[in-house]
Amino acid sequence: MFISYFGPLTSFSVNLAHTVSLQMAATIKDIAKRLNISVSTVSYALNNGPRPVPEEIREKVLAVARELNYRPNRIARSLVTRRSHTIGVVPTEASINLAVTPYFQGLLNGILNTAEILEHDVLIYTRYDAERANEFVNTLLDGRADGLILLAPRIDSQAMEQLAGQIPFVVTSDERRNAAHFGCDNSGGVRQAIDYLVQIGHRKIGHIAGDLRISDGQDRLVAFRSALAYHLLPAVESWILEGSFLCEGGYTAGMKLLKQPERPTAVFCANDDSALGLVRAAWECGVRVPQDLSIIGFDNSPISSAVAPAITTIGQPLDQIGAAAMSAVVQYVETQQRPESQTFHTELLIRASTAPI
Amino acid sequence: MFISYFGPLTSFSVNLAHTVSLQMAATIKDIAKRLNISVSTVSYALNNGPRPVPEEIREKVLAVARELNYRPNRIARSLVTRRSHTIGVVPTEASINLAVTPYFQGLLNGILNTAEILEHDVLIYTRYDAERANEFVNTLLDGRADGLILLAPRIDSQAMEQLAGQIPFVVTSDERRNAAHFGCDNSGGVRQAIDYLVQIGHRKIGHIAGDLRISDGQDRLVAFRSALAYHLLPAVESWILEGSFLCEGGYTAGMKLLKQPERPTAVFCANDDSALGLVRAAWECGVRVPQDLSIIGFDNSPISSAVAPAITTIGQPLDQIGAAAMSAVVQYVETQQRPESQTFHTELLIRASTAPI
DNA sequence: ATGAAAGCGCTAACAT
DNA sequence: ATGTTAGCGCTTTCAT
Repeated sequence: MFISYFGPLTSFSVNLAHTVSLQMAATIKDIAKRLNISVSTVSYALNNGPRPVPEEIREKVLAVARELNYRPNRIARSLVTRRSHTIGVVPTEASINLAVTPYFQGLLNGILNTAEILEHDVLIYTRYDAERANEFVNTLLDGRADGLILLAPRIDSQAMEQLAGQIPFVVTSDERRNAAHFGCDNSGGVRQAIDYLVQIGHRKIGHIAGDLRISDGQDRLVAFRSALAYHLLPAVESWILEGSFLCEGGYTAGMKLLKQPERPTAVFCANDDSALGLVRAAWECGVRVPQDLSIIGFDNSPISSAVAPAITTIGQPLDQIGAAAMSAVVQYVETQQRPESQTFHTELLIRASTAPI
Repeated sequence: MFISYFGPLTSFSVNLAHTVSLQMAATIKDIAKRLNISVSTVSYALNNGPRPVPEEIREKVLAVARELNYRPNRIARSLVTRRSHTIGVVPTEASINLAVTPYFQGLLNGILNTAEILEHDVLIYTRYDAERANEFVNTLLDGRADGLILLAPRIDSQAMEQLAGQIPFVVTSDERRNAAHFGCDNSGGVRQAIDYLVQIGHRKIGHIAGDLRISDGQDRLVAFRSALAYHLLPAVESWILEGSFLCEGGYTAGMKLLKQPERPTAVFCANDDSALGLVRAAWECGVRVPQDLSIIGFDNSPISSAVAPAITTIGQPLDQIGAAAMSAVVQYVETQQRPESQTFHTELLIRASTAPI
């Protein structure tokens, strides 16, 4: 169907079935011309201030705007005001399949919920390339976002030094940075896990770590060792394996772990996806969960409570963390005051993947 | 251990140590001044064209840019070029907790993967307000995005008529629109489900529909009726209930369904989350799945294969659909040619929630 | 080859 | 009260 358009200015319709002609959009200049008033009056009328405009004129402006199908160009406005009402979200790295990880999903959910309340939109950056880090930083500073949320940046990332002083930003998880950070109490959470395992009789405890280039991976590993030490338990190095925070990593590490002559009776996994992978490895090795092996995860991802056996886990409130990070960065943009960091409590959720020995 | 928690960010300590002064960013003008050349030369040097610049000068420009910590302002560039290299993603409505729905997650994953390859970023719009639809359309047209992907728009949404001819866009799921659409073959998928149920002996089949304001909800309901008719089976109206595509909706509808004196032996749910809700309702009513009730879902969400019993479902390749939509809209932006719609095949995945009667 | 200048659409300071 | 105009930082045409 051909929709004819009687808009302002040049409308060029080369209408070959599916060839779409984008119309020249009306601007405040067009409105001003039409009413024989100045652009500033139009601007003030449209924005309802800060300069007062007689109601009569204002109404006329609105009417003509409507008639001309006027749409304010926020790009032009941003160039002047230096505000885009957009917050950028920067994933760890442009990991493929980012959006299927529970960590990202949980944070993004909180971020979006809060963005809506705060009347902001959310720009998700892709294209991270460690070899062209400077270009990536350029992208982050190109004016599209007023502030940034860096999701669990890699420990070796230099981006933040370059970002410092250039744009308000906060980070999730990583508390090593000289920036406001939002995450859970990793060491407290890991202690909850190990305390529980010890309490139900486990003495031989292994760990499938996360990606150790990310602070959560490091922190949980360090906390794991501390927790064992606290209970005067030895850390058996062959029972401590690096995973990837992904199911595959948990599976691969799990196969290595379970093929050893002597096995732990319980394994703390750096997150639930790793735990899922370990469950699969256990299944393939004929190791029963939880009778032969207790498994505990981290995150309380939706799937952790759905699987059979349901995974005992350390819950962290990802959506609250995302929401807090979003509120904070918007505050930061508006006040230019760096917000306080926030650390959230974890909770032990005992389910079916762990049992007394 | 002491866990610090600083509550919601209502108040700010004015901590001078944390007061950040954003530096005035360098512009091409600064570079030009410094080298006593014109801004156009700087621009051409930086962009490596289209006008040739002697290598010697180019290097000087790059050196000064580096020295001044120059960051190109894409907002300014966009104002001229009318390209932001950003694609907007428009959720059905600014549903709270959007990011936890498998449909959104699956599509977004494909969208982000493809955005990275195509060197675009993704802007997620929030703030949909049906009562201020015009303002919302303004936002979509404010210049930040070159093109839009509308995720399963509500049937009654007027936004697309307003968007037509103003910006390249594609939609997911909804094939009623005068726009390129990307989705799965709903009627084929539903037929697979019903054919299978009939094949294993079911004759009394109910349906928990999705949100009927969304095309997938409508289409699957219509397809359900057709499929029953094809098999000369009656559609029992009290066994057809509206859900919401959410677990809660499936649960609520399920409770209503299961409390009826006569029950179906099998239920086709509009998506997996609904099916999950129905499973819970069945559990609470003492109805065994699949012995007393067969349940089949739609989507093949990650959780559908993880739960016990694993949900038999009709799989649709959400990430492929998202990827296709992303490719298409970028192509649309670049060529101004409306891309072709694509409909993806579904697949029947037989799992543990269905059994022969 | 390279500089000057005209915008892109808007806001807001400056004039009247 | 309202109009004029100078930018915001950039691209690109037009002049030289």
